[in-house]
Amino acid sequence: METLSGSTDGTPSTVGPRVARRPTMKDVAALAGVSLSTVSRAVNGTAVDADLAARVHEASRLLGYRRDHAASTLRRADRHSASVGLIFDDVSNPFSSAVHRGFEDVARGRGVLTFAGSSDQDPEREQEMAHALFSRRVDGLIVVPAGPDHGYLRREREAGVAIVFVDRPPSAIDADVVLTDNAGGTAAGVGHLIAIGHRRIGYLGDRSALHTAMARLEGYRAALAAHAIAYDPAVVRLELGSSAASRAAAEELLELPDPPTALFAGQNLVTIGAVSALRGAGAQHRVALVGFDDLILADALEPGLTVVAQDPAAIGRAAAELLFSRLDGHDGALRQVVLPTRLIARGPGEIPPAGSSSVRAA
Amino acid sequence: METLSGSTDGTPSTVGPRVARRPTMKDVAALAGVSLSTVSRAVNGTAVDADLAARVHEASRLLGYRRDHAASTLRRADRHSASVGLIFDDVSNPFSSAVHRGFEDVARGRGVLTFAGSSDQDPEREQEMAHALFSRRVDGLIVVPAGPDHGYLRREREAGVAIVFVDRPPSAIDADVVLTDNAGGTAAGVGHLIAIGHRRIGYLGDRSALHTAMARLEGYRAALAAHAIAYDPAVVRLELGSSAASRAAAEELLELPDPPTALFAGQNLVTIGAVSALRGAGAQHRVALVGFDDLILADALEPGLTVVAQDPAAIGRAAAELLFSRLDGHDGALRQVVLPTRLIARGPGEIPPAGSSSVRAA
DNA sequence: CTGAAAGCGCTTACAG
DNA sequence: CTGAAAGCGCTTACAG
Repeated sequence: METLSGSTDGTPSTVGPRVARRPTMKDVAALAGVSLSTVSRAVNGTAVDADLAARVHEASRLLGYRRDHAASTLRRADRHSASVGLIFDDVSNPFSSAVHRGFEDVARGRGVLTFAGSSDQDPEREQEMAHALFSRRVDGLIVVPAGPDHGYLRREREAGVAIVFVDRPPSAIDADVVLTDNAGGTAAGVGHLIAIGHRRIGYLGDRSALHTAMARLEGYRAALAAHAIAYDPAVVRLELGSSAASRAAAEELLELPDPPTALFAGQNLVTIGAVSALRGAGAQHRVALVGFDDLILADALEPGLTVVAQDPAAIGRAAAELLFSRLDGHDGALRQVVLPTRLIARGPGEIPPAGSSSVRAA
Repeated sequence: METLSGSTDGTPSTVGPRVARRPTMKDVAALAGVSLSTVSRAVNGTAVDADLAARVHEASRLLGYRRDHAASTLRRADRHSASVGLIFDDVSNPFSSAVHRGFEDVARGRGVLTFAGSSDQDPEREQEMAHALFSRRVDGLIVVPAGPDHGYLRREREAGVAIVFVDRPPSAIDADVVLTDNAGGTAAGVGHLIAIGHRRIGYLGDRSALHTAMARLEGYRAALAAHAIAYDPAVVRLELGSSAASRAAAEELLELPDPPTALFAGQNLVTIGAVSALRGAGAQHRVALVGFDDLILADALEPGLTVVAQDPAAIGRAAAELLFSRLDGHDGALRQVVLPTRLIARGPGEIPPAGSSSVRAA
């Protein structure tokens, strides 16, 4: 290796000069004694004489040559940048990061790199991010949509960008989408509580502006209706945007003259609030709880926490499949993938209503 | 808006033709009746006659023009792509995704977009990702290093890429780095157990190839030494790479003829294994437990789980500051930022050793 | 301030 | 198979 900075040990103690120019194909061509075209062909694996190819690769190695992917994209016919953008509510929430990983596992096989960012559920910020990504000419975009109008994406899609929505359907635009069976999952969770004897089941829900929150509430109502249990708004609390709000709501329900014997929590943070309300009231062994979304340590609680689990990594993989199939030229009708949930019974769902005895088949 | 596909409602029911060419500066120039240079200047906010600028922006709006950032980078003097790459062990682990978010919060203010990917602690895969990122000409790279040699990054750094290591120091290259005070944090956690009377404290550790694991073990030994407690390898288990392995190791310790009265778990998954071992043995109210890294629901356990918490978002922000200061031209000596931990006492650390009574100052 | 021209690093018809 | 030339979308000296 050549020593660029004049030091002999190769380990300069400061960061060193920032001037070193990156070698280009032209440099490789000069060193290998061939034309630029030949270097390009050798690098891209097109038919080239074996001798010349060897000289190119040797020169390339010697110089530490790395092809500039952006320049290549600019000139190439297919125009693919081999990068995709992911827009989440928040990259740091467990759902997002698991979707991200699922996506990455598929993308990696294609040499596609992944941008990821957070909209914080702010439509303006989502749009800003999308435009920044389009400026970088991403081949596709995965969006957990915030806001009421995604028509602004239409133009880019017409320019060939593959767009897939995840977790919530888009509005004002048709596109491929991957969803969880929110209504079905919730109905299964609530049905589980009904099966062990509960008739008065409280519901704690997320912000009703969210599609998922509404679908889950529907599942709750459907499960009640299927068992001829009347829907009672008195035990339903919505718009719980934080675990603190959820905790307060759960406490209210427990203090009702006719309190629920079981609770269904419609989301992660809501579940955490409910757990802490039950513990605060010393009611965790008396009032059953089932939550939507699994949590770390859920099985270490006493009693264990029964949940309706999604598979976010599978969502990410499914979104990737839809996206890449479009990039591969699939031009069929719009597709909607709905992934099933899984009920993980860990105990509290098993708490029967007070006064009942061994109710198995209600 | 012009209807490109011939439908009149603007909402085609299929994805539609993928042929629409994206408008370029040339198109904008033609529509505005000015030269390409003027469009470029107007778009970039350089001095341009107000009238012409207005015409350019109007034409730009009409066409839905979006500057091609890659083409711009290619020609610009500074060569900045306004994108940075993050390489984690796994984007989906909570530590990584919180670092990611912290980084994003700083990067966003600069209009910088973030690639993120997983190495799975495989050095080859890390290097592959790094090269893919360099091909996209990222301005900087944040790496949670896997593997024993990061000399391969030197060349890119000499070409001007800012590189910052996170969580673990790099080997075979000097670079800016952000670490957590692993030894100090562990010593504080173990010291907490000693302060409430424990003398026989078991240690459950991650794979010793990891720098963090070794630093934490050192902290454990230092805390023991500071209180003249002999280090007993019989109650130390290392190489616990999963919660299952940790659970098994904790069970072994509990079955020792002279079992520990308290455990320190050196990492997330290790803590989860320890929690489940204690519960399995019905020992959770008898044997104290402190873990490194906070966990969701840790305060909902019975008893609550005391932890030594890191601040991964702060790590991400600190890494971003280091990285951007280099890009801004800072050319000083290498910097190492060590972030403090925080002891969150929630109960189990408070369990005194059996037979002792109200030991406050041991 | 404005425009014509050169050129960033690459790919790809086009002749040989 | 090989090379000279044109050009992807943009920025930036260079003259005016």
